Amino acid sequence: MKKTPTQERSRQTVEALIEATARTVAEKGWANTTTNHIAERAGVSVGSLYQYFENREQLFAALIEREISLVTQKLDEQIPFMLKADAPTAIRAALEVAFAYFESNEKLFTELANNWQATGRTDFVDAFEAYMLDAMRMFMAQNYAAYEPLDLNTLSFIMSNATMFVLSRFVSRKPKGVSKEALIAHITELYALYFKSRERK
Amino acid sequence: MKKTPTQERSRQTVEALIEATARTVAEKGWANTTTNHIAERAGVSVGSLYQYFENREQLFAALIEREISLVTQKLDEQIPFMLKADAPTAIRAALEVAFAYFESNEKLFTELANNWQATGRTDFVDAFEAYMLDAMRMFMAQNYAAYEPLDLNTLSFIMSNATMFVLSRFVSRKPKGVSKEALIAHITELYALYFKSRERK
DNA sequence: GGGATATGTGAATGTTTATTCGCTTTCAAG
DNA sequence: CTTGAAAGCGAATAAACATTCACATATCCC
Repeated sequence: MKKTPTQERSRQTVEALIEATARTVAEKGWANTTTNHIAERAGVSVGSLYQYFENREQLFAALIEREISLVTQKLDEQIPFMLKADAPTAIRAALEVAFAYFESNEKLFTELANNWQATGRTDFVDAFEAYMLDAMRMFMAQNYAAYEPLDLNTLSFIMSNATMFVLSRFVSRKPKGVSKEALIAHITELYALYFKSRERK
Repeated sequence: MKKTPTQERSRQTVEALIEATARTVAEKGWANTTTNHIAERAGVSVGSLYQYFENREQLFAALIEREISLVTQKLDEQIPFMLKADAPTAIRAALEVAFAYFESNEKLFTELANNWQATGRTDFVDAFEAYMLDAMRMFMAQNYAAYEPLDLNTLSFIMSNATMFVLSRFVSRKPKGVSKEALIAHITELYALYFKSRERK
């Protein structure tokens, strides 16, 4: 962020700008979202926008960050429960959180999923991957006696990316012949079978 | 395509344009690829470009189509082998084809992976999904006695999307702590375990 | 050959928007 | 109350490119 807002007034401006971006993106798509329109919608001038954001793209990045932080917050809430549960239950719980989030604003989420890559920034997903790796480490630490050693780096890389993109594609495309329930069930089983195969006998 | 080239000369022009697009995209990225530059590089005028493509984006779409057709061709070559093999062997063979393709031109592939979504077109991946579903159906038909009925729609949706995006992300990001070999081994096992669990006893 | 059709040309156009900057208003501290 | 910093303003700018079009050349077919 170009300039850090110190007063309350400006903090609200920044928030209003991000929220206006979210709404506009959900409505018209990121490609058709202009800085002037965002500013207008946020009830401030374009000049103010450029006080806090270097450029148009940084605004989009800020929006993504806000959304990711929302999801991880939701996931955090489930962690105590997941740590006590067995693998299939924990996996399903995480999937359901992700689904609920995607469904809370499909249009916005689809736009984010379709455009974040074009920003050239990878830190968004990197952060999420790191979060998942961490979560899996915690789970394993809790259940260390039950499983053989796993290559968690590879496993979490696969699982976080696979899940993220499969869900994102499901929500944005609504494929025929695939129901939400079947999707959750299959992904859960796919992962759970792997863990089961690594249980100490 | 705006106008279909009938003479040999124009067919070469179209090819030159797509090839010029591929090279430029690999070098500078799609965002920095201008129509004028493509035309120049292809050795034709911008006007000619617009004889055969409605707009800049259609050129990008044509490039993606070309690349997808290249991969499916490579996969086709493996199909006879895969049909005779067991599930893990078949899965691994497909993964290796995909990897070989991605590695043949990482920069180009990464750009395609990062920008196809912004075109708003879904048919590219839809076609690939359909291809995978078909391949799985063939495999199952060949081995129908060995497995319980599977929800192939859901399964192929998950597997094709998961694989595509995990590999694409691996190639474009080179994550620490994850090797190509480990990745292939884990994905193979993940899927193979699922099939195994559905074997008739 | 010659008419018709296909292909090729590239300077000029026009539109679109991100970004700037000189100026005003608001705030907070002393 | 004063004053310097923070926040806000929005008309004007400026650059970038995609796309067009009036004209030229090549190819095909009779």
